[in-house]
Amino acid sequence: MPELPEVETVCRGLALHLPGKKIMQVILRRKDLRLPLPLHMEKILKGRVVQHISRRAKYILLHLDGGHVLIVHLGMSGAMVLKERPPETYRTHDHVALIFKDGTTAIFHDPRRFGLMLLATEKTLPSHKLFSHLGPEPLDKSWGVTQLCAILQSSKAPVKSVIMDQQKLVGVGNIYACEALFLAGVHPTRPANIVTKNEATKLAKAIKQVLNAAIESGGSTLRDYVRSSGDAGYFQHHFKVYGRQKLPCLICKKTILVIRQSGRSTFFCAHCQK
DNA sequence: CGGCGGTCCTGTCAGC
DNA sequence: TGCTGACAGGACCGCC
Repeated sequence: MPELPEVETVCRGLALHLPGKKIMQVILRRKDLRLPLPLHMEKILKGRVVQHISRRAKYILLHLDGGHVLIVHLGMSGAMVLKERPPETYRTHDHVALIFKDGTTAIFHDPRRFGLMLLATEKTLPSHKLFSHLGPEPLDKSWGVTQLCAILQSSKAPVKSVIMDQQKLVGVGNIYACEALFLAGVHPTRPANIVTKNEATKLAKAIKQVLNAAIESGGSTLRDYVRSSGDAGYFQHHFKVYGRQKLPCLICKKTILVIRQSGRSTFFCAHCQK
């Protein structure tokens, strides 16, 4: 899926076009996403005006008038693409379309249906089941080495699993976990609680750096991720370890390895990461 | 309780 | 060419 940078890129695209626009029509082509679409979603959304767009973790939030919030998660394969006009025909896996008064159409497309769309209100959002357990945002000014040290010390799990744990720290998925650990020179299988202060300092910096760089590049496009414009992101060209198994490390030239950790592929350089 | 593995679903690609 | 199995950016749930 889209990790934090991809979701942030989508939000920025939506924020450019949707605020102030009124939803005139809601097309539900398929309701069984990861969770079923809310009952009466159509009725609640129709006539609402988009106030602003925000992001929390990997969730896109469309803030509507009347205090309603449309929550969108892209899962592994989801996209929110904007069109200037409603399309003549929809593609397979275009599950929901929001048609605005000026014709602008936002299409939620998600082949694997791991994504979701839910409704909440500004009041209920913080205590919403999906949101109440989320950890801090790594790009917040208030997040840094102190916060990272605290979560690392509290767990013996592999450091990679810990930085991917959305309860401890949001937004870091498989790609950016691999990349950040490489940048910091930390071996992904190290028990989190034996990572030193010095290494944690590098890792906190690496996490911010790689997420910010990816946002700058419009995210990473591997298979089906696209920005709201429909364009691909470019950060995949900057990967230093992700997907580079058997290729030489860009720093030391030794071979990049791939292992499985909790069912996910981990790419790393055994020489540069200790 | 923490941590891991299985699971949801479809598409794609490598290998036979 | 065609089939089969493995794997893919996430995250919930249940089991140990």
